[in-house]
Amino acid sequence: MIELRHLRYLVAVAEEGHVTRAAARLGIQQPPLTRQIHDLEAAVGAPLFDRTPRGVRLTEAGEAVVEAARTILDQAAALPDLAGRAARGERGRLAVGYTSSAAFHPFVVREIRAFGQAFPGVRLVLEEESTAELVRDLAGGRLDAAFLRAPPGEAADLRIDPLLEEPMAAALPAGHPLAARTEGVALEDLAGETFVLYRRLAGPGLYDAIIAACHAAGFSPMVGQEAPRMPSTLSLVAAGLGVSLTPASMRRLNVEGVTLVPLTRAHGLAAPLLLATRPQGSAAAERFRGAILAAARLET
Amino acid sequence: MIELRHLRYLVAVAEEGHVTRAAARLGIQQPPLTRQIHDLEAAVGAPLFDRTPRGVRLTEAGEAVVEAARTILDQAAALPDLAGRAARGERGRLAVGYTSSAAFHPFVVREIRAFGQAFPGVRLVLEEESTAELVRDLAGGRLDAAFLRAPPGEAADLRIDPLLEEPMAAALPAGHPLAARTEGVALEDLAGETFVLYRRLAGPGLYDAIIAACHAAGFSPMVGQEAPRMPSTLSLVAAGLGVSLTPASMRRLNVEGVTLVPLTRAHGLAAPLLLATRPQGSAAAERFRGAILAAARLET
DNA sequence: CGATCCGATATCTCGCAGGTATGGAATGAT
DNA sequence: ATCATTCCATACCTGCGAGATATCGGATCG
Repeated sequence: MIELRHLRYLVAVAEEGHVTRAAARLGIQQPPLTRQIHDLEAAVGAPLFDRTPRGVRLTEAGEAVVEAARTILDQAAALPDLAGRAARGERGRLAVGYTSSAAFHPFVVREIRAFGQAFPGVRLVLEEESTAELVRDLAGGRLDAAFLRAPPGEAADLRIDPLLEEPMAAALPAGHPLAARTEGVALEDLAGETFVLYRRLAGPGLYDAIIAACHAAGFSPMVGQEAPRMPSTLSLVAAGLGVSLTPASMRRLNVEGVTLVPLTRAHGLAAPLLLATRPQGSAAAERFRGAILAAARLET
Repeated sequence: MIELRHLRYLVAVAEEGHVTRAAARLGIQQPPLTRQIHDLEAAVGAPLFDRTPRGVRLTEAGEAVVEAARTILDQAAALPDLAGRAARGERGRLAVGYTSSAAFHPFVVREIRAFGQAFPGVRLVLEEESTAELVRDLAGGRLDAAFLRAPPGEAADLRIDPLLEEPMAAALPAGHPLAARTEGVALEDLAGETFVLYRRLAGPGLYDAIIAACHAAGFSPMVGQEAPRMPSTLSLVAAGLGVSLTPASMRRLNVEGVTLVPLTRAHGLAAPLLLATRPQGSAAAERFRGAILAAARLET
């Protein structure tokens, strides 16, 4: 059976051109080295050296085998490093999901990109899904981490780390009287409006937080249409079906016919950005979580 | 020190998911296998398996290492085949030279190409040189084989194998009275002409053969210009400096202003095609020689 | 709670890598 | 020629470590 020892010896003899000298370099004696070379030649079924009076010289078969042996030895020598990097999560596969509204937050896109550049060995797979789908895929192991806007119910035991609290903005149709108030509107100012909201689905989310904040502001909001995804609420606002409250970063969407105005006096209403991960996730996932949490701490 | 044994055992355990079952498959007992796996984990510096009550499962580091181990083992397993093919001359490097006139012989180009396709593992290096350079490079080991037109002197001990005897043709300037004789001209018809000939250099070549044939035809040729390379003689013919005698395959050159007419009654004059190789050349060279000689035998 | 399964640990042994001694072929100096 | 030198090959011995045997220990399950 061929062993790496044979290949190491072969390379040494090939480089020295002398069995005796190679043996000295390897820290062994010449006879055992001769025997190992013979064993290797028997194993590959062809002589690898021409014996000359002044040493040995590779045959053509020897040339070919030495070349292959070098790459094999290099790969074997790289195994500890490979294992170390895999164990430290610096390589592997990492599936990250996010809700449509998180996709517009500059923090999310910037940090995902930064992680990908810092660890090129990690193959990033990105997925935009609804909150419910994200939670399901995390539990099912199809995702390693997900950016959410609101904590799902106590569903599958996921780690939820709050990252940032983002101010909210009022989304108003272009012609709305309050749309000119670029310095901001108070939540109370929207008391008489019809609200278009992101559909409630998995657990208490932004929906409930908005209702609660309105109550705190002293009115009960009239809810009209509900939209399945955050960006579609803005389309409904543009269509004049009401006003909405969205995270301020949704400004990036730049929907025609919709003006986003900062929400002053929000009565505690803010859009949280959360990271959900599985407990004892993959090493890459742990490393990702660490990087994201650190970046979030820097951000505030 | 990591050995292939460790990798073989690792792959077996990874595939079985059981140390005990893998040991049975490997034909050894479980405790030594456990120890080898531990040794490997120590060598790579990371645990490769998670031990569960029902067996073992690869860690992420284990996944990465197993993948690398598989390719290493495959490469090692391919060594005997690799050595065998290298020894049989089915891979390696083969430098083939040819004189400019041989380059126009369809046999040469066809057989070189056929050899390259039959043995893709052999890297072919082609070189067009003068006969003297070819002989020198063969002797110096820079060439493995060369197609020549005439045997060099008893120079370096090269093996010379005659391949084909090609008829000669008379190269006449376009306006020459004999140029219209498409059925051929006899050597005697050229008795009064001035001859443009390929320069004599290394040993007796085509030059001497032509002189001898003319004498056999009953005249002594008047030699005007001499050219260093076969194709340039045709240029001199086109320039009206005389007529010439060339191998019939030079028709492929299609030089403007030159007509090649078959040489009837050549008095034994013919253009030989020879293969020169070094005795005890590389395995690839031997294989090449064998293929060329076989092809030449089929040809006649 | 015993039965069972499976990896870990402890100890022994024997095969083989490696050591020692010497042979033998080719080259070169005298 | 002959002897010295240089290297690889061969013969035989030794000691380390891969592998065998026996047993332990923890987890799961009827």
